[in-house]
Amino acid sequence: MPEGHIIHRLAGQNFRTFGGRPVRVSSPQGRFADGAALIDGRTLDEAEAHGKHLFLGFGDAWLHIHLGLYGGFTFGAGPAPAPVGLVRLRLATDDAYADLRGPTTCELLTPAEKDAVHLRLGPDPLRADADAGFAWRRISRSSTTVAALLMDQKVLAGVGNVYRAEVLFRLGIDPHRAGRELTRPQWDAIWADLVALMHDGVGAGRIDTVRPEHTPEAMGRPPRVDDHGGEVYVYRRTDQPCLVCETPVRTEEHAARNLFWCPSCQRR
DNA sequence: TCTTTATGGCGAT
DNA sequence: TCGCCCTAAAGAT
Repeated sequence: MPEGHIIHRLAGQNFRTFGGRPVRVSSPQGRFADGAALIDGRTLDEAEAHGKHLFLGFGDAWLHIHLGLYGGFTFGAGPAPAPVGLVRLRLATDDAYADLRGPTTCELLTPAEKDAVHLRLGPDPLRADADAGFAWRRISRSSTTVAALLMDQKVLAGVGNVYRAEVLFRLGIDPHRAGRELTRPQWDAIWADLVALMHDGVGAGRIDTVRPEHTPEAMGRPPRVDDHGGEVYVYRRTDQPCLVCETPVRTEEHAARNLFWCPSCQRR
């Protein structure tokens, strides 16, 4: 379930649950046993997200977590129960615990190594220190498609397949257009929309992009059912009618990821 | 009880 | 561009 909004939400959840207190750190599955032992019992004093990367600060050691495609956290109250499934990392106090399963990265970094991660990431619409101009300079010079550029974490950090599809729909931009074919006002609108949508996503814990006038209720349609839970225009709506113009939503594989768009609403 | 799928990203070719 | 890594749940058989 992880695009950037989820990671920022997790930074907050972890800090609210464990911040300022000594935390028992373990790896029931064993694959992170050595790292867990190094920080076991230390106090969590910072939690931060940059794009899809989560950083939990334990003194001079940073726990760096990336959920990949299907990693996830489970939080619970009370003493931690026997682990279910492959729990790579468990954080626990006497009254709360968090289990991490399936991450692509779970490692300890020095401050310098953490800095290096930040340096290879583009601006994150959810961070106050984000420099949108950095992304624009890359995009406006590129012959790569806008679809691929928005997913490139070196260009822009935190946007995933859902936000990419949805923001391009909302602004009527054909995903196949080259970055250099975008206008500055279009880029400014993309950035502004991402900032707003992703902040909403942090609060809601899901991705909702459909404007009030196009919700199923407003359109007299049956409510949409999808695993990811949010209300969206095109993501995973292949062959279903566009919520605005009724044209069937199209999909194709694009740079090894599924791309969704409305061929009528999104023009070059 | 299989096979497939997923909101990601890396390194090799 | 391909193969591969991580895990669980849903879908097919």
